[in-house]
Amino acid sequence: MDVANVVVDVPVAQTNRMFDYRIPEYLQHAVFPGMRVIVPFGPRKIMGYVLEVTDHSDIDKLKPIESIMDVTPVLTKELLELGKWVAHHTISFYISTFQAMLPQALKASYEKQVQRLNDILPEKLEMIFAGRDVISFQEFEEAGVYQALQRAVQVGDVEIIYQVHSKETVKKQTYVKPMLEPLELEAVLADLPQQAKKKKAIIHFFQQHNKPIQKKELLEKLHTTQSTVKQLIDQGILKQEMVETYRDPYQNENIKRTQPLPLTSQQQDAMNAVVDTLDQTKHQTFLLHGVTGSGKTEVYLQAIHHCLTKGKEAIVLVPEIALTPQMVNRFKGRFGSKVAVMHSALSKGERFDEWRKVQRKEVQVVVGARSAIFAPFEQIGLIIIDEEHETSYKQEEHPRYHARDVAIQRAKYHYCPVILGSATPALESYARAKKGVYQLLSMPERMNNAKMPEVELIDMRDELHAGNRSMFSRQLKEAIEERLARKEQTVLFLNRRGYSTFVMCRDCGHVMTCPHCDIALTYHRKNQKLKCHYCNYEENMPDTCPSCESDTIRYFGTGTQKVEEALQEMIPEANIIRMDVDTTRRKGSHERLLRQFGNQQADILLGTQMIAKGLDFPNVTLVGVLAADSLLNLPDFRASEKTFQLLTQVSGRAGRHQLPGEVIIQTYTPEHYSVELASTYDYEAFFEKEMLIRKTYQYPPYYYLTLVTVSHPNQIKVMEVTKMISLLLRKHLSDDVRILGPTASPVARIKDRYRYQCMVKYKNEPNQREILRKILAYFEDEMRKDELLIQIDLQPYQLM
DNA sequence: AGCACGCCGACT
DNA sequence: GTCGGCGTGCTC
Repeated sequence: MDVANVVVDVPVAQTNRMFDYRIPEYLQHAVFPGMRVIVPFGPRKIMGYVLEVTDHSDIDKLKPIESIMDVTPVLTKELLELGKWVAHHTISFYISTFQAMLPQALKASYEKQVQRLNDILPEKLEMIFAGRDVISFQEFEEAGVYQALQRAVQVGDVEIIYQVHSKETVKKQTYVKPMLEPLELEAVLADLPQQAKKKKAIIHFFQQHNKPIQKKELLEKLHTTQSTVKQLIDQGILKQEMVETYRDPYQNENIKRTQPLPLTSQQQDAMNAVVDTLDQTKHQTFLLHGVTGSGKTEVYLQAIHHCLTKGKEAIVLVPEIALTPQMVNRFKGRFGSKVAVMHSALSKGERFDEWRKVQRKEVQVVVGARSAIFAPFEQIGLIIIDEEHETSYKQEEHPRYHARDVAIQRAKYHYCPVILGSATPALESYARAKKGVYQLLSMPERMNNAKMPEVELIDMRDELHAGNRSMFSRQLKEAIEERLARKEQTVLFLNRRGYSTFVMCRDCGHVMTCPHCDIALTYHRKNQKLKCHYCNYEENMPDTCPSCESDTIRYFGTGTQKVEEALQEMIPEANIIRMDVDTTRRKGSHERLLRQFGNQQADILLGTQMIAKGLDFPNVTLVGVLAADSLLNLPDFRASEKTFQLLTQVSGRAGRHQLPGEVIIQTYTPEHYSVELASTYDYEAFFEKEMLIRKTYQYPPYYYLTLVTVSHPNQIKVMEVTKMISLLLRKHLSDDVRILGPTASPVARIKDRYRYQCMVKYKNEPNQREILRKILAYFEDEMRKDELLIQIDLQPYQLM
């Protein structure tokens, strides 16, 4: 067993396979599948993952593994298999997939250096080395002595070496502990001169607590300094040691422990179904369709509890945006230190530490965003995906996986249940539940006998006719004022997606667009600049129209900032908290703003998507949606579904406790079925209606989609390649497929690259991936040399 | 990807 | 003659 099959860290098609390496004598029985190793690859050294250890290879001369980067594998056998599966299903490289399954900190970084081999070097080189033995290659590049270097390498004066590092670091803290027994300490105490007050205090302390304490803590407790402690260490009375610790982002929070709540009968029914499956150790996917406020989370918590009592582990996925402290606390409150939390707001080091807790089996529950589905548990008993309809479960870069698919794949391996929870399930999921692929669990009632809040639709066209040109309808204004008078709170929701503050000339209609992308520039009020959201291009707000030189150039659209100002002007006495990307950028500000609102330091919470989910404030009795239809005009076949889901979610923020809630939705299209049916909370009717439309227009869940996007700086080239791809697809796929395109992408140019796409609609094309792979291979040379980019997204969510 | 190798035109 | 430009092909 001295051969290792390794996937190397070179993400291109040519190297997307295993390379064999010899395991040197000294590493025998130390190399295992799932470990990172450093291997020679051509003239350099790179990182790779060991997939298998075998005893033979078809290759004659194997190079040996240079060294191992891990003592224990970072990927389990299951995760290695899963990685291969994901790579295959998303048409990605193995290496990219394995990287995506692990925390960023485990990625390798590379450094190229020049090492001196001779005491005397040519003068030119000696100057650069300046007495050092090893220097970075970059310094030579900057000095521009390439030839001299090459000669030196040939002569053997210097050598080019390749360093591979892992970025992970382990945080260590300094601890201090006594070296002597309590009795001996007593003797030391007696010997100390009277004025050594601090030393005495320290020794006294250790007589009482005969165990290590963090140095920082000791210093603070006894109001003393480093030097005093150091003297005691030097005298051999105390000892200093470094102890590995976790970076714990929640360490300063006092989370109250909670107990299981009594379940309603519908909760109990859902629980039982899951628990039965769990007890039988079999796989089943459940779709938990529960209205907002029906207590889905309590079902999760108790199902997890049951899972833990069976000695198994649980993964809970939550959309990134809903991973608020409120949410985290519910899990930490119930399961305490058994929980690890993984999301993007953590630093790299924090995320690595949370991952390590899982790897070391120090926790049994992971709560996290999409990538937490790859948590390295080995005894999974339950996987939960909350708000399963959320689009953030689909990764929009390679590997373009959907966490739901990965979850089900893992659950099949572990013979365990998956719960997909939502008040507004994705059409795909609900259709599967109806077909019996998933088991449907319904919770149509709210807890505490709370009623769903009344929803009033306001036709903003009527407002305009009545002479109200503001962004607030008369009804909404009145309702807000009522809440102020009653000391109740309001949540105002502005959907900014599909709505931006663009700049247009009122005279000639000229719209300011990005010179590098086919998209309107967005006006940023705080620095008076126009910015491109795709390439970060920036320019000053012009005084006159660049096209007709009229000075009537203005910005249009509604930003949260603008809404806040208008709102403040309309109701000067209101205290408003605004939550958007700008006000929550700083770490912890998200949390602070919510706490302020929860403590009733404000009357109105105004925000974007980030306030649509998971918020639960008893005093909120009014929810206002400023523009319900802003999503509807997007070129996206899911626009209606997204609108329905969003309106339902937002409405669910009101009246969750004793006080009854009210929802006011402002819209220009009150007759649209997604708006209308959201106002009556009729998911079933919406589902039926939308399914009919999907069937007619041949969209999911009736058809699967594949989106191929081609981009290149030359428009002709893009069109040609896309045309060719669509012809190839048409030729090699079955006659049942529909191929749309080539067409220009919705954003036809980004960063000076033209974008064309074609879309495949199909029901069953087992050969499709193989054909796509061949098409990619065909264009591979051009993709490498000629700036051509072909992206393939199976079951895309983002059609842009 | 990143590197060597090799072939060609433009120079000290 | 030699330097360096880029196209080609390989990496266990």
